Amino acid sequence: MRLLLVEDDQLLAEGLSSQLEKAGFSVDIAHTAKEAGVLGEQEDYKAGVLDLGLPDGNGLDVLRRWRANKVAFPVLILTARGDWQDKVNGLKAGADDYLAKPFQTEELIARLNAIMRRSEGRVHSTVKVGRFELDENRQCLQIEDGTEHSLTGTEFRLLRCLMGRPGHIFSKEQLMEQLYNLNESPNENIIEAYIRRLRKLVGAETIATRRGQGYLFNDTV
Amino acid sequence: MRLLLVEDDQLLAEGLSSQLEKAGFSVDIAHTAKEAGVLGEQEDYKAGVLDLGLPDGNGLDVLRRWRANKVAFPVLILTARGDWQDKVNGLKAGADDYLAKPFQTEELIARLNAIMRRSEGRVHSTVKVGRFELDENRQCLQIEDGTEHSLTGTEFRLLRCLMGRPGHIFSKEQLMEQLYNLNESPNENIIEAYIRRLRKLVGAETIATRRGQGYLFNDTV
DNA sequence: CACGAACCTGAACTCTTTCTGAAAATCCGG
DNA sequence: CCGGATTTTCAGAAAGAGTTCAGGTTCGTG
Repeated sequence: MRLLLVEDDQLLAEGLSSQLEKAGFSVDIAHTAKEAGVLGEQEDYKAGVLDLGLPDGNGLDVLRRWRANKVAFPVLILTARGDWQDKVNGLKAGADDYLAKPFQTEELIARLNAIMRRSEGRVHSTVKVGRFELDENRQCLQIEDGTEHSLTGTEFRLLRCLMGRPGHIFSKEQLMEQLYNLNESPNENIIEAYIRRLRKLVGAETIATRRGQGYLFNDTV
Repeated sequence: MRLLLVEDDQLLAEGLSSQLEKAGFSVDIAHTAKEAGVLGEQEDYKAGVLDLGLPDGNGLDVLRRWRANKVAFPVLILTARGDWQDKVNGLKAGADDYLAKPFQTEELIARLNAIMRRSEGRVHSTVKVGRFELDENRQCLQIEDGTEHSLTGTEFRLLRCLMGRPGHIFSKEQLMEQLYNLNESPNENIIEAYIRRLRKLVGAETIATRRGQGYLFNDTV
């Protein structure tokens, strides 16, 4: 269970780290905001502990940067005692819980476990191909230019199929199988009709036709 | 706001249940450890109240079984007065809070709200989304233009559900589960009817329909 | 180059889901 | 038991998604 601890105080960091390791975490320590930003984005952590008082920048900026860059693991922030404003700002910036210093390590561990449990239930599952990102929870398509389109059920299922394996050619028969069960068997033209609708969203060049073979989602665009 | 009450004493269970329902919860009752284990794993509760003295097994075993099976909702345990050991064991087994019998129902409700807030990572007893602020204590909705509307019980529970996770699509079935317990099962059209009422308050564009998928509270307004 | 097959296109049609207003039923305090 | 508030049901209207159709276009092959 990998965990990132962001804490500038060397002594406190190592003390906490060893206790967290006893509790079954493997802990990486970041001592500066810069380090924290990079590590959080590059490594695959299951949770983060973030002290807001950092020498080279506000911890909240780290958190905001993470969230802006789709870093999704749950984060618990450590605030100075009674610093109400920090808590509120922290939660607004995307923190999952907070703990006021000083605290018992047991409580920290309990809360970490809690936010990890919770976050497992709501991982943001998206499929990203080129400029396009398909959000499976919200059934919508985000494009790099900032636009977002919500999809109908069939549009979504078809697009997920194509984007799930970019560059792979799917025959119309295969796509029919993915979209319909054995009882339903609409006209095969239905695939052409939906391909057309999708092309209106993503651009004609993004979904290529291989005459006689099928369709593919272009990953080189 | 769906809740599981585990209590073997029929009379106490029903008394508590009716008071909790007045406070805006929809309550399922489990009278035995076995029942509790099954319900907790199968249904989607927002919190649980667990009496430790059960006829067919220790309540703590129920809790441990839940936690072992990734049941994540916060649980408050009811212990006999002064039974210190139970409290400690309960918290170790994954409980989020405890309350010694006898207790005031108000206190139970307050603590339930607290552990639910905590489990969602919230500090305030209000939920604020865009121009809207939902006050959980007063069951009313404040809008940025200064107006304030008091909500009926069902209106409030539905709106809290939607505003608790802005941008997330809730299917009608999910909303039904949150608003009603296993005994009640009104016509599904009831959700449409209440959505309509809420829209008259917050404006039609604030609650979006995703045809065939569900409804969502728009956070981008 | 001519032909057929495969594919594209826009609009029309059907069917399901949702919206809507009002009426009926229920709950609750007095 | 009554009256107001709230919850629930109902049925017709409206909107939207899914599907089909009738041409038009492109491509590959003989």
